[in-house]
Amino acid sequence: MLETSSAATPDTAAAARLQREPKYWGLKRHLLDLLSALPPGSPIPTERSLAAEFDVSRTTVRQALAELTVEGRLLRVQGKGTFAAEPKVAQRLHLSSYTEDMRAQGREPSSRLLEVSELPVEAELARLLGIRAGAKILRLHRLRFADGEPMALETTHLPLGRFRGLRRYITSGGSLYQVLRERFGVELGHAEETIETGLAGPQEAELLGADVGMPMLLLSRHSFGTDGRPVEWVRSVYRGDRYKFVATLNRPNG
Amino acid sequence: MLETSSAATPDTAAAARLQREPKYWGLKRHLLDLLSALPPGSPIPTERSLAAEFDVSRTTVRQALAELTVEGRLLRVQGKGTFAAEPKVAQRLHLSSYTEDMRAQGREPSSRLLEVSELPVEAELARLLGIRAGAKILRLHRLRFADGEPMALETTHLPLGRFRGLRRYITSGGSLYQVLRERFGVELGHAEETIETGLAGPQEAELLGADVGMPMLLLSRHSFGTDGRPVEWVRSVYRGDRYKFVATLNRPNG
DNA sequence: CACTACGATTGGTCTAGACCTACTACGGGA
DNA sequence: TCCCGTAGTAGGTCTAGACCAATCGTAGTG
Repeated sequence: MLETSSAATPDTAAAARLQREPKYWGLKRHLLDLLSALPPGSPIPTERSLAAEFDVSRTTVRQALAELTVEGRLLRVQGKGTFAAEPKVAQRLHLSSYTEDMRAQGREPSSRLLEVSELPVEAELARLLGIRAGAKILRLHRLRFADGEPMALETTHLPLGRFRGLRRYITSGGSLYQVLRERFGVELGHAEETIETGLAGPQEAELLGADVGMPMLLLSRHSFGTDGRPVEWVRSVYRGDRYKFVATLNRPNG
Repeated sequence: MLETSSAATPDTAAAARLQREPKYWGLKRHLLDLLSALPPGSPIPTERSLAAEFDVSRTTVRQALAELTVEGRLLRVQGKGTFAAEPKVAQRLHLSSYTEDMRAQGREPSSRLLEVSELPVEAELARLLGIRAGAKILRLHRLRFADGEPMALETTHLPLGRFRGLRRYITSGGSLYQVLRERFGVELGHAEETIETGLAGPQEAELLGADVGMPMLLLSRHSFGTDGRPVEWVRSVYRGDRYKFVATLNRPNG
């Protein structure tokens, strides 16, 4: 059926790259394309017809469909069919970075550094960061994307006293947590997060491609190192129509 | 191999019930047992050896392993093996409960039972509760207060098949979880919660003393027993202007 | 007209293989 | 000693079927 060893084609490298891609990836891409043009609830082709159309086995189709279902893009109902799901992004409530989070969900993360500034800290934030009022902090404004779509606006505050020279290592696409770990030996211990609602202001709406007054999810994160000292205080604004936060708990609460 | 039509055995019903359970469920249960006694990082048997041991195909083994991986219980590394996952941060996450939260803020929590009804379940909810569509469920509507002020509207769904007579034990101020534990021997294991935004509809606005269209926080809780079977699915609507969720996270682990 | 029975169609489970790719350990050569 | 190839073994992808279970429309029956 498919030759796997005959290297007769001229664009061997390209061919190899393509061959290395599992068939169900291509199927997933095709389905994602389809989904992007489909309103939620629309039925998508049946497993058997997809298998026939792409000339693959039903098992392979099911692998693509299973992953899309886990990712929250599809809703499957036995006896009825498979349907486009409400397109909400789920983010685990944990301490891994945005970058790691998105990758884990099979989405391509990126971020744009909007602003880096060093400025004196104000009273409340000084308390949160465990430094004296007026000490310098580094403030980062970042816009977070998933698959190229703007998802969140993030403002991070770090005490500069502990992280001298940090500004030099800040890159537009890089992981802040990785820099802290590798350059400053800081491992994150615990954090306290709060989640609340808010409405988009003109600035958030503009940057996130939303409308003013649209509901937003506001996430605050106060992170501490393994030594218990404060490391950062972050305020993030997520599009309320695209995000939901997911938490897995040991025990439910009463 | 397996008879599917000969109804000669006396315990036909029991046999039918057992036959209805997919093989990979049993495999999952076995692996969960195994995992509960295994420190994180421990290797578990290979796919091929599990397939041989349980006399199933490797595909069936892989289905069990895939689900456990999605659920964060396993870590799979090609060429190395499959291992008990580090307890995920999300699994150690503790969202403070309504009661705890209110007490911590020096406010007095209370709740009012608005409605108790038994009704047939619809498709999606049936899936979540692990029962067949059309089976009966018990639905509870409760209004939660803090210092007498309405804060949240909570709708709980439970499968009646497992909890026959549950309705009799429901009291306005009592703890549902206590009833489940003492009358039905059900201990709650884990739960998955999601938090997202929404807008108040007429009914929510009326009950919560808010205006239609006001931003709300929507909390869904999907709780499972220690045996892994679904116990309840709860949808709560919190006033976005008066409530925020607090989560304490312990230890990162990308 | 209401109900039931059935069949078509859908996704769900499962088999018994095949081959590919990634990791590891071991052994041989420079 | 160090490097590298290679074989064994792990999980990853894939096939071409089979039968089961849920759904729904429709035809037949009371």
